Amino acid sequence: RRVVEGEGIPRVNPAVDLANAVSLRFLVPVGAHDLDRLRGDFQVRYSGEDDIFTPLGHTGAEAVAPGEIVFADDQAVRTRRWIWRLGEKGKVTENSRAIIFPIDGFIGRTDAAVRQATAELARAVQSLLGGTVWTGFVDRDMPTVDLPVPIRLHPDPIEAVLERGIVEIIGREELERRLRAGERIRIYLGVDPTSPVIHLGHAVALRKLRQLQDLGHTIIFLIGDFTGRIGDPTDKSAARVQLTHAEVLENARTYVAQAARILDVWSPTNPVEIRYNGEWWDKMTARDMIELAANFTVQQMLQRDMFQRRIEENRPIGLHELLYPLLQGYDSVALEVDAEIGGTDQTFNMLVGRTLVRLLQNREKFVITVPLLEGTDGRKMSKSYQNVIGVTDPPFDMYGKVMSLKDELITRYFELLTDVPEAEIRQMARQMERGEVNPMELKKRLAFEIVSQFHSPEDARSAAERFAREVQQRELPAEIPEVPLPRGGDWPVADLLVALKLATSKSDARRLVEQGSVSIDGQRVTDPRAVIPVRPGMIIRGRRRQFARVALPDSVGMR
RNA sequence: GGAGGGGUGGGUGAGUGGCUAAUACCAACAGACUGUAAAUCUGUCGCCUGAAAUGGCUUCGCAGGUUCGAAUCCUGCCCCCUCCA
Repeated sequence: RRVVEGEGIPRVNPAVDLANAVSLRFLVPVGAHDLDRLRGDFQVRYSGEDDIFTPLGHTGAEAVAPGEIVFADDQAVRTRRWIWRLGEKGKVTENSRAIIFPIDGFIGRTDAAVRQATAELARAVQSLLGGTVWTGFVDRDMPTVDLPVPIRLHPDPIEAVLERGIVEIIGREELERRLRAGERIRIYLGVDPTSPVIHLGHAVALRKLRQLQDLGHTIIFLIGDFTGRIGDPTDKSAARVQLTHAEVLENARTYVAQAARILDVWSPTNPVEIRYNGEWWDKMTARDMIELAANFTVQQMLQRDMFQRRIEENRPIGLHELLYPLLQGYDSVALEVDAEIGGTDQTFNMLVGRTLVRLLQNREKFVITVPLLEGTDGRKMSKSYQNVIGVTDPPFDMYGKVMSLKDELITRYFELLTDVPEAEIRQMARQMERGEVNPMELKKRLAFEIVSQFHSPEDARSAAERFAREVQQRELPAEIPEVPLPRGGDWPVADLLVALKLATSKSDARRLVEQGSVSIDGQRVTDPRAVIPVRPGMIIRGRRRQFARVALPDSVGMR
């Protein structure tokens, strides 16, 4: 189009120029994508509901209408409207080393041109750029082609930091430039101590921080003891109940220890800075707050999509909630950081911080967003769904919870929570798709990797063994807690279960018996009226995997 | 200041005089099955009794009242929300 309109084509870099030249000569569209920055397979498909796209030269993603023909990798759409609208993510630069040039056409119309263009481009890349070339051809009858593309198992560490498990980096180019220049940056993660556990969802960002820490950057772990008392409105249908300072501090107490499972908190050379935002907020006056608030308009704050939703649904927005992004944003100023990392749900708050840093300190703050990890059942990880895996969960629990993961989440967990190379993860996905592997086996590996990371490989091994034995083979657990009874003799089952704390009430106990869950020394008890002659050492099962061994006081000495 | 809406079991949320210990969904629990603590199916899901149909007690913001009988009606109180100004 530009050529027809006489604008000529801009020179970009040798690879792109070459693609453009070939495109013009054969009158077929030719694209170019940086393979090292793609995730998974490169494919042509129709767009779906959830697709997003970041146009070339933009930083923000836009939604893609479903049903468009797009090029995409496993993560996001790379080009829209065939290849006419190029994406930012996989764009080719002078640094690109592995490039895929998609050339498209219509069978019977331009397929000959496509083949000619392919040959010409291959020749040019080889002779002019000195590259190695593989070509492939796909159409309806041959929908996939495997190219022997060499995959770099260990891309350079900076790229790994900036690519794997990242949704978006605002200010990416500048950040990358600074990192490559060897600058040491200050980056923080803020957590609100509204719950006593740090879970695998937090771990995604923490792992990213750990990578940066290992590269020598300064990591700040910010505990929002002040903001936690106010309550982030994020994605809460109703305004969150405010916690008392005591509750918040109680939760915060163990946070550092929990974060230490991932970060090298007390590193002798590069320790993590632990901060509390009460440090500055407790000292702020009403005047300070109002001056700060004057930097934004109500309309700007209401931009937040969650507020929009509440307005639409006629649900309340607390004034304090409106102010919340400001509080969180100011943390960036107080900490004098270069960057912040957080889940996508924090994007708005982090951007407010970016604005404040620019306004008050005239610097650029980079914002890195990471995906929100789903809980074991595929829904948002949240206490109320009981689908949370805590970083300090005991090895066996952690292992078991990972095993209860929905199959679709396996690769995502591998990607975000392990160091298993992406090529391998891709292969797993392919194997599962083709039914070549039982997802359970992959999950075992995942569980092993995760437990190893948060505990130790030894713990992981014993958890794996125990899981196979107790859960899969349904054998008795190795350790059964001994529960003392006040007396021996005959006990009605229901009373016995309650006394052993295997049931919460007699009704509960009766139910368990009726439902066939209760057994004594391996003998199932089905009659809720049964009377049990109790002997010490008896093993009673209340509910699945919940056992008690009877102990009696010596004086009673039953036999 | 004005008008209106609402507080129900772990959560969401129905129920406006007896059929309601209270629909439904989620969560939870058990069983079957399985590839796992997945999925699916079935059952359970206030407490105490009874072999069982059943019975008793406690529960629908709080406190009183009306009634043979109240989550449902009345009075007072507490709390929450929306809209208009």
